Amino acid sequence: MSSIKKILIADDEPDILEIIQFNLQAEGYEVITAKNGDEAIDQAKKHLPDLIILDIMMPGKNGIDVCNILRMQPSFKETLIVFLSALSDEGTEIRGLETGADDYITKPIRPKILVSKVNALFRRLNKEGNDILQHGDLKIDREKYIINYQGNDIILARKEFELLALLASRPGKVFLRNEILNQVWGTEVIVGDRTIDVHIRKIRQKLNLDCITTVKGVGYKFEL
Amino acid sequence: MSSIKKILIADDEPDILEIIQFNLQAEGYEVITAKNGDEAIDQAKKHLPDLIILDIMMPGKNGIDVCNILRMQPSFKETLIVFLSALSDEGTEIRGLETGADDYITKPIRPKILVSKVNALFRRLNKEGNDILQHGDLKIDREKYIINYQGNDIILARKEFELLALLASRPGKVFLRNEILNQVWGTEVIVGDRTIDVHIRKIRQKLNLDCITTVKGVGYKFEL
DNA sequence: CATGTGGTTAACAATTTGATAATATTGGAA
DNA sequence: TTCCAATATTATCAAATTGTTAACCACATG
Repeated sequence: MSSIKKILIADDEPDILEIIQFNLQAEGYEVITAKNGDEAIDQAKKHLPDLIILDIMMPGKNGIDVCNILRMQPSFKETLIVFLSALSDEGTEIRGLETGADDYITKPIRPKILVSKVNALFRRLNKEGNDILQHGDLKIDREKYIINYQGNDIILARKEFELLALLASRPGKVFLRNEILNQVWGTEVIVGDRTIDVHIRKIRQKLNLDCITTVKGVGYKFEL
Repeated sequence: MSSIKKILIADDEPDILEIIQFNLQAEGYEVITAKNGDEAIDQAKKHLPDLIILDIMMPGKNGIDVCNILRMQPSFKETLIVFLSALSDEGTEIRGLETGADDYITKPIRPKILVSKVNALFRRLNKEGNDILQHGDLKIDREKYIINYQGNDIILARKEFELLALLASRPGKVFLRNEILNQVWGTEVIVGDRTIDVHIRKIRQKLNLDCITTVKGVGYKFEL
């Protein structure tokens, strides 16, 4: 699950957009840009970024509006959101943070620091997903791509592994088919309906262990 | 779940210590203070705070040292750490963040903003928290798509689950048949009159619990 | 170049769900 | 109480969803 992180930047000043984009890309992030609030919302829905950097002062919908709109949708409940603004206006800043943003960066932008903050945010977020997941007799080593069940190593193909690792990252949680597609296949790729099922089947077969439950009409979940 | 959060503040300036302490306590946090790096480490080990705010410039061990030392110990791998400094020295700031801090706040301190940032950090941390509706012995876990009554899991089909979750989202409120149709079936779909009744029946049957009351001529409500 | 693996899809089987029709029952107005 | 409309119940069936298998293609590997 340490795929390349996607970052959406929204700012109406092309210069700033470019500076930030350049620095984050240099750090290995995938960057999407938007010139205003509406574009930001569209791009967010399209690409499902991991982090959204929003300028507060933008024509049309401002950053706080965008944040409010996105936060209302389930897909963006967990997304990192950071505000960006020249205003050292305290009220605005606080309103931004109460809106549900994760940080607030003031202009002028110091690129190195921005990059560091972004890194820090992702570092914190990834604290949840340790490299080795263990549940009962089942060990999932995300680093070595190895499954071990009751002492025996089981080799899964990459997609199978990623799918299992995703489900096991939150035992009990039902992952919607859409969530699975976005996380394992990405938002670009489009695959047929039965693809997920086939992979699930292969995992079940190879593990020979009843740990993936189907929730019909909803998705799949990992348990015990 | 939402126990009181402990925050450790380390700064060699008593005034600052007091200002921050006052504001965070006013927000409902439990605050521990330390006057220098060594004291910070002692207090951290003793109280295991949820968040540590470290001034960078302190006599003896500075903030970054403290952070490094703490981060080496497993107990503090997950602890939130925030730096605090008058330095607008970029290098220091970056080093701080790379050390494994979660944020960096520059002096002069604006108390309201500090409080907001602290809230934002905890909010993010608590995102793991599931959305579970609980009333008496009945738990409705939207994430796991599971109903639990008196310790036993009960499996409902999707429509049944959504219907129950809707009713239970506002106990006591009577939902009109129209409201239910709009929320559970959507405005597009048109289904016959008796469909709702049938689902209600199935829920009552599976739960074996008298929690849905019929209000003749009006709708249904969830109670107890 | 033959072989194997991984990933996807098509085709069909198996299963579950959800809607409806038909019928019984209930609550409350007249 | 009587009667009627609203609701409960039950069985049934069509549609939606998932399971399974085999076939196919791309690609790497020896």
